[in-house]
Amino acid sequence: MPGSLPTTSYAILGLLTREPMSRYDLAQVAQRTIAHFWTIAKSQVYRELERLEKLGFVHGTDVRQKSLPDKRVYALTPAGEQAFDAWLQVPDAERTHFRSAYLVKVFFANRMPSRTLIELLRRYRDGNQLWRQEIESILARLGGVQDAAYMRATALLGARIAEAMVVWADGELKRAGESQRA
Amino acid sequence: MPGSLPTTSYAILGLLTREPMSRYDLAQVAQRTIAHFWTIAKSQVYRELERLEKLGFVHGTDVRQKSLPDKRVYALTPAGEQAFDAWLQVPDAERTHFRSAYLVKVFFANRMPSRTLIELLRRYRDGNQLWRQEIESILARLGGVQDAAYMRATALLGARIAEAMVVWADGELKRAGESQRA
DNA sequence: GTTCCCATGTAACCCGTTACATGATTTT
DNA sequence: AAAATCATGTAACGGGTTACATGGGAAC
Repeated sequence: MPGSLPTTSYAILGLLTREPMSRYDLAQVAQRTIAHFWTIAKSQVYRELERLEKLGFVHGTDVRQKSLPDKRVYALTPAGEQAFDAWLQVPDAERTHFRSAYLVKVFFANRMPSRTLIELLRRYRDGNQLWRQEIESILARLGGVQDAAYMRATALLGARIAEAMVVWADGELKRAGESQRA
Repeated sequence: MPGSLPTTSYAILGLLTREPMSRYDLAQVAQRTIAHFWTIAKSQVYRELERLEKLGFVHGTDVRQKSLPDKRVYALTPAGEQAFDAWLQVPDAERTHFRSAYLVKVFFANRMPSRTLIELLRRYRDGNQLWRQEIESILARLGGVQDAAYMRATALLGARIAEAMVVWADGELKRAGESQRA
């Protein structure tokens, strides 16, 4: 497929389907919506929008403000909307990337004092438990909101994964505790 | 902490604690061992080893071969071993990064024909099911091997996560099927 | 006897992150 | 009045991936 872009570009186009936004706002919105499964750094928003504008997928206009710094507001063009929808139509996607430095340490845990391993697993469990609770509270807030069906779906997967990690860490903690006593 | 390196560097040091290896072999071994939670591209192995050699953590020797291309074999130095163990001692780690382009699509699924969503979810489920089965077979092969305890632990988490994703996708598929009929 | 794969390595691009910059509001 | 935060933006570094290169076996 010619001119295929990285996922981040489409994520930005997607957020712009709702309404035109300044780059600053876009970064904020991305943080509050998709960041749990697709983070976009502030400065990347700026670079991406430059590219997307060159491609004719978005159109930016400078907006002067009185007391706040001037800003540039971007709107989706018809071509951009079309590109986004075309991307949505294809039921393929980059494979999920899961990257955990914790697991690298666990993998080499035979060289690790068991105290350290236990502490590591605890932090892993607690961190993921916290994360899970955050997601659960988002889910609760989303409650029965009609429009939020798919946001809820993505949050749900986050919760499931966090839960799996907590369960795993608990299991390993139990095992580590036993082997320490032995 | 002075001179702290990215996780990839320590992963390489860790693999070298077992035995000296050529860079090519190192890349292969990384693929077969830690790639499920920490991928390292071939060419990165080369760059990393250069850095690690400058730091005195590894030592490379050129090895001439008869029919195969010459290679360079790297061994851990005492300083490298020490650096690795010091890293292992600290029960901290980079936060786990979870990144899914699938979820980006799901997030915007309201603009998607429900056929496409269903197809997307199916592929997601099937892909993860496959992945899970692969891990399960690894786990089976690892069976009761004594030394493999921590390799098994990391694989187990992979299986758990894959399972969570399958369960989630099934749930969403059911939901999507229902709302399509309605 | 071509064609493909293996073993080895290099080079370039691009994404992602972190640090820097700045004037105006709000907070303490 | 000083300090922190907000709203806006830029610059640079570095890790990760992909593409390129190459000669000898293996496979068909």
